[in-house]
Amino acid sequence: MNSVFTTSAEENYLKAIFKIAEKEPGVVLTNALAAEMGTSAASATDMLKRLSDKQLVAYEKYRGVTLSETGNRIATDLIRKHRLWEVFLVDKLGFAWDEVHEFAEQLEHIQGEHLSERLDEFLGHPRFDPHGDPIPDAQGKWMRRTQSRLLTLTPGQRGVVTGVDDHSPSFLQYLAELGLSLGAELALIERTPYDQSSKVRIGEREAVLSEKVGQNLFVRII
Amino acid sequence: MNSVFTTSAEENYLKAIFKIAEKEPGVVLTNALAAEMGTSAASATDMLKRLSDKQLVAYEKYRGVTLSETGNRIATDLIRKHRLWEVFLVDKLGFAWDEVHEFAEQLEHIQGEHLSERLDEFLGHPRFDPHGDPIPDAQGKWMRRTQSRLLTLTPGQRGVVTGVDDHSPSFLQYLAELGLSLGAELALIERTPYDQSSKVRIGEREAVLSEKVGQNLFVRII
DNA sequence: AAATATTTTTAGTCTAGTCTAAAAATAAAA
DNA sequence: TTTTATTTTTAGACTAGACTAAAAATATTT
Ligand SMILES: [Mn+2]
Ligand SMILES: [Mn+2]
Ligand SMILES: [Mn+2]
Ligand SMILES: [Mn+2]
Repeated sequence: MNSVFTTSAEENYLKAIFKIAEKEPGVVLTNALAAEMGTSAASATDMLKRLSDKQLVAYEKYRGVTLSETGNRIATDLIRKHRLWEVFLVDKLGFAWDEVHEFAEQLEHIQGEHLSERLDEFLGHPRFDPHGDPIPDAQGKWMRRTQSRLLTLTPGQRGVVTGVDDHSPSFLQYLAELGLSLGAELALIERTPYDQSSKVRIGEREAVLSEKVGQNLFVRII
Repeated sequence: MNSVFTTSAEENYLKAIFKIAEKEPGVVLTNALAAEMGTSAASATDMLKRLSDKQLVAYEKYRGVTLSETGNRIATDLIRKHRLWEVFLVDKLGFAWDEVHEFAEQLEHIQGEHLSERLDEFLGHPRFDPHGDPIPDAQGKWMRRTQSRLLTLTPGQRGVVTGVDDHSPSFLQYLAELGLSLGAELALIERTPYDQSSKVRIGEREAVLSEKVGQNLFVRII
């Protein structure tokens, strides 16, 4: 189907470009890409030339880069595989949601026919990964969802945890300790004007969550 | 546990050394290693120096190589992971036994804590892979089994298919078509002295199997 | 024991992917 | 609009892992 051979490094760069453009639509700048990849700007420039030669990106010197149709498809497929593997690791192997990212970062690059289809089927066609992120379908179509940051709730409103905007193990572990896994219900009791912290009820317990948490936690209002 | 960092390439070479020494105990020669890896002898020499620097092999110029304790452990663990993933692909994802090798060749290199333990548990601690090859346990211990080549059976003897000595997709597919999957029963009707071919009964059917098949098919005599 | 054949190593080159330091282009400020 | 700051690219170097061709070591014949 995708006749372009890509190395793991190339795939990771394509995914990084996709993720930056997802948050901040438009062209992606070299420094932003280098930062996302944890490499030097020189290395990013280097890779952009390679990706451009392979027609996976439209790259203009000094101006930035965007994914081509093919590049977009490869990135989408990579994200699909990443998230399917995460579902496997959590649902089938019993890992916690903060333990699976690095594994998936490797597993997403496994090459071969029909693997993602079979995995998808085995997992029961999951539509979201363990962090609440949508899994594009085999055709690369994305599911759109309405979710709100906890910070936007007003006192009295209730919500179901649907996702996170910070995937760091420390944040994920902290949420798990609070009982705030995907699907957990909470109610906003009050918001402190001084520091925007949120006092919430989670089941029987109450907890005070910082502005940072309020910013990084997504809920569906119910 | 294993504090030595190894690249995929290094791991593949270690596994190749292990496999050659398994068939032909003693030191492994450069050319044999290069042949097994499908690389030039120069590349093999190159890698042997690297592995020797890392103390994963005992290498003497012009004399050959053997695995060190650590090298042996890494190779064993790699084979364990390879075979566990093959079980996953066949038992859980529904691939045929001739389709899984290349996937496992990649999956065996996935790095991270507790992955093989969890996978092993999820699969129910399988002791053999889809090709009948034993899966070493988490301590690296091997299970020994008595099996015979079909060629050693005498007319009238019956056997259960337990393994293959040729893992090529074409042989595996041929066996599957014959109904000779793992666990299948057969009975030797007669052996043609002229070309050592075996006339066998497989369930209701009869089939004539070449010497090559007789050589590469393992059975447990019942 | 010499000559010949085979095996293995060395030498030199290549590519992908990284780096640092310097140069060039672009953007912002004076 | 010129100067200064920032961003990006280029230049040059490094490593892992591959190659080919040549040299050296070992094994086999004569
Ligand atoms: Mn990755
Ligand atoms: Mn995720
Ligand atoms: Mn491998
Ligand atoms: Mn196998």
